[in-house]
Amino acid sequence: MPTISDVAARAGVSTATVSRALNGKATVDPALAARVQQAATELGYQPNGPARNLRRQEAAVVALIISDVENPFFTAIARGVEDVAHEVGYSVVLCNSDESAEKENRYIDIAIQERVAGVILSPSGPAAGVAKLAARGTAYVAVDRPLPDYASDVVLVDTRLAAAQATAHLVAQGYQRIGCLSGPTGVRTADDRVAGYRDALRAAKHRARLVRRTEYKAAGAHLAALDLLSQPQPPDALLVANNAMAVGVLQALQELGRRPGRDVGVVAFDDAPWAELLDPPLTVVAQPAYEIGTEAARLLLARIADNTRPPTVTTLGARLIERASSHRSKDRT
Amino acid sequence: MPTISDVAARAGVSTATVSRALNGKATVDPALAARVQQAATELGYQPNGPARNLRRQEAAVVALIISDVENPFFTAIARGVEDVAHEVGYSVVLCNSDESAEKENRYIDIAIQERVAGVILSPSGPAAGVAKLAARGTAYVAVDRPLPDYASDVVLVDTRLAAAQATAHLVAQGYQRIGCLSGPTGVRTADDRVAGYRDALRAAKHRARLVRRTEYKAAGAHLAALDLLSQPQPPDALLVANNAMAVGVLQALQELGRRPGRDVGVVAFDDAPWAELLDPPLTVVAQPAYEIGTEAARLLLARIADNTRPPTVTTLGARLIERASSHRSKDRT
DNA sequence: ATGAAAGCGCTAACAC
DNA sequence: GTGTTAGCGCTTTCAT
Repeated sequence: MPTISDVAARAGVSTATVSRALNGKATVDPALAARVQQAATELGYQPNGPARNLRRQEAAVVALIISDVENPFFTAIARGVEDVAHEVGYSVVLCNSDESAEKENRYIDIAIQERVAGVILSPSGPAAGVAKLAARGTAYVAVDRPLPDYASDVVLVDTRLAAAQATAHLVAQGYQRIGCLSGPTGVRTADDRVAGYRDALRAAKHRARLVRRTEYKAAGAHLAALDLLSQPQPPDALLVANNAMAVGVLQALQELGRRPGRDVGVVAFDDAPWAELLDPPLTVVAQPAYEIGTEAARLLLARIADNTRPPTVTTLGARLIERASSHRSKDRT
Repeated sequence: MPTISDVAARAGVSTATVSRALNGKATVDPALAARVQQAATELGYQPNGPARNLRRQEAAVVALIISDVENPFFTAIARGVEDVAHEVGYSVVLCNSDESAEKENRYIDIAIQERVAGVILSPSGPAAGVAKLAARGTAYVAVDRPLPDYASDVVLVDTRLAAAQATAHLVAQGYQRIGCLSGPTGVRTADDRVAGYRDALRAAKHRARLVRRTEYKAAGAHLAALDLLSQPQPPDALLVANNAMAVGVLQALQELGRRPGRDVGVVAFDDAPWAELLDPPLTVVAQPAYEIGTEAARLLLARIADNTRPPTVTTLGARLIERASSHRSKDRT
């Protein structure tokens, strides 16, 4: 494996000049720079990253710790982060915390050890590891959920409002007993979606409060939906707090022979390519995932450049996409 | 940020002893080891990764370069890789090449620069960058697609056979004009799926060969399906080569008012949670993605340990899951 | 069993 | 504009 000295020898210059030339410093003679470039190419020289990072005390890498790689919402965020980071020469490493605080902490430790320039994370719970980042002055930005105990840059969706609007939509469609299936208590987005749901029912003077909380997974939502729908007075519509849960709910409906829209109105968070393919197509609350990623990356870069700037909270809006699964009247014959 | 010297000073020992103690070498006095541990904890010491990697000439990291983070097939592979790698103390960094040879090469360069222990990749095309890995003796394993010009460990699915079985299933259901929508020419999995399709039609003495090739994306498949279905003699069944394409095809069917199963039989590669929710549910060829990941990781670890072992080709089977989208007779009334 | 010291490859003062 | 050189923090001989 050739080193910078090999390149220097070959080009007949010092290692310092090689370093300067390869890093595009303006202070080097164009002729020499060209000779260096050529020598490097001929040798197939690849700079030694660890050596460079050791010397610079920082790697041009940002870590992105998300709670579920298999959730399209988070992968869309990842693409947004990548696109912005790559533009300015940073690499992105994706880490999957799997909604486990332990894995999350482990990845934070690794990020610190590798001296990454910054961390973007969707915190699963208290995120104790963040204290270490703060203590070391490593830049970090939270996405999707705020960090309970730390003032930090954070990019959120106004999910309470979005939930309220979705619920109001169900009310407007004439559904009478609207239920809500949301994620774990304590997870901010899950709590907010329930709060928005209640806001809308209160405003509409509806009495029923049919809430079930489970993991943000299909399996839990499936059971909870079966439970809710087999009550003496079952809901005639459901607000479902994420995409994975929607799968579980729709399965339950299928098993019970209830048709979305006509029998039970359904609105779910997060749009997906398959939502339109269902019969009837699924009404969703589309979150601007890609934009969350780009915005988070921009905030992170700003904080890497200047860690003294005051923390910012960016709140993006969501968009209700009405499809037939929540169109009670139309689908009634 | 405390260094190993700070820990050494605090524990009253040399840096060598700290290093040995923290790396669990047997040759240190238990009492000293405990003192070192405590000093490290008190200081919140985190080893400097770049320094360690520089010294060791290798990082305990494997890079996983996949062609589409948003494709559930690849994220399932990622989970498999992670689970095996973490067991033995390796970290996994996920890189998204986006089916672009250029990004793939860029990530390979980064992997080399960072001196990762090994690389797992799903090659997009010729994968010129792999030559550099080979030249440097960095371990690598291909998944899903073989590397055309390099003998290497590779984990594949017998996708030609799977395509043939899926096509034979459509034949058995009584479909007469079976079409095929596959990925780009030159991408091995896409070619194999077409080959398997032809195998089955030949065996069944069918004459029609209705093949369209597009990107492995919904948009391309959508157009191709519209084209195919508006031919004078349109197909009465379709074999679709991946999940994303299936979305495009089903959209096209919807727009044309053709119902899967009854009007046009459909089988698609890759199972997805939503496949059962469609009406009718989608028949799929389920690939063992998670197992591809675990197997690839195991092969990579073996090769990191011993780069002289002969290259292995591991071929896993796929499983046809019959649902109503390919049940012509049953769905006919 | 422990310590002293060399050196991994690079960058950035500093000197010229 | 270019070269010399120190040193980033760690692991690992080599002594003892």
